Amino acid sequence: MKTQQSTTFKAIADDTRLRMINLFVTSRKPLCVCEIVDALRLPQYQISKHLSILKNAGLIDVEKDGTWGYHYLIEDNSLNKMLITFLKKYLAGDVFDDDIKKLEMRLLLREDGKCVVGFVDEKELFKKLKDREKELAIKE
Amino acid sequence: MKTQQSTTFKAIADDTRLRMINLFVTSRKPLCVCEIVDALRLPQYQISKHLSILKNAGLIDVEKDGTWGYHYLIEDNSLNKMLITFLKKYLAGDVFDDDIKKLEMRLLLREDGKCVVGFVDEKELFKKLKDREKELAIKE
DNA sequence: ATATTATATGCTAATAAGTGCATATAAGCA
DNA sequence: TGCTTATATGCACTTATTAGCATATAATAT
Repeated sequence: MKTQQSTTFKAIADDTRLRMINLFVTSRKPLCVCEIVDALRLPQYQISKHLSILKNAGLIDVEKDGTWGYHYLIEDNSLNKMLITFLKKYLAGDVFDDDIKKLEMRLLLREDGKCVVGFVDEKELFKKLKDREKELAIKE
Repeated sequence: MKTQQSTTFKAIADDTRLRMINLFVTSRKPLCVCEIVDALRLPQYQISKHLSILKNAGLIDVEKDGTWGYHYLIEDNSLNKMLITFLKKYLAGDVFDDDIKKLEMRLLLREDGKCVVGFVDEKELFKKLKDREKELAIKE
């Protein structure tokens, strides 16, 4: 006897995966692997593997767009709905909040709502964001 | 880095422990080991061990009364409060509902709100409950 | 084609978790 | 004191889980 509930809790009973889910529930948009990697500062293979665990548990799904893969929470069933509503309140505090800040920065690099770069470390991110500002200043 | 949230999810990411928590959240009263054993029909050492896992995660505590130990959910912090409110809705279905039925029967054997017997299997339970009925009939 | 980039996955070693059984503890009772 | 009962725990065994590294796949660009 194996319940859906315990399968789900096993899937989220890990700090890395909780941090990933936190990104999903707060950003409210599909995220690609490189964005998650940059927000959490963890190796790409870890993020990919943890994503596949969440996927096998029926919590997320992917939509492919070229080489990019946009992962998103599955919210069209009542158990997941309850869970997501709960997690939105339940996940808060140091790490979780820091991750969100990093993700928000990183999402500024999107163009037309799409990810257009791979991994960028913190320095590169700041540089890119400054360049972006300059471009905007010129256009005005 | 280890969050309280992942510690908690690890603790409840197991069917036996979810079933135990289900008993707590629905019965809304401290339960002793033998009552849980009888409701879930699992060996006593398993129940004891799973209880200690829940305890180490900060989800339950015990109040001793002689040899009996009454275990109850810790609800005086905001994370646990959120969790319990959520689980009350989230845990439902076949096993969970059956367990509740068994527990309710078993709790009928209490006297003055206290557990007064050890393990009783299904046959014995029915027998005891019939005897109880007879006693009550005589008293009236 | 070849190279590059985004993502996935196979393998291994290390660690953790769960089950079963026996036994320990500790309180109440004869 | 010794006996029973409710509960806890130590040990052995098995199975899961995770991290790390290398490599595979697959789409795009040159």
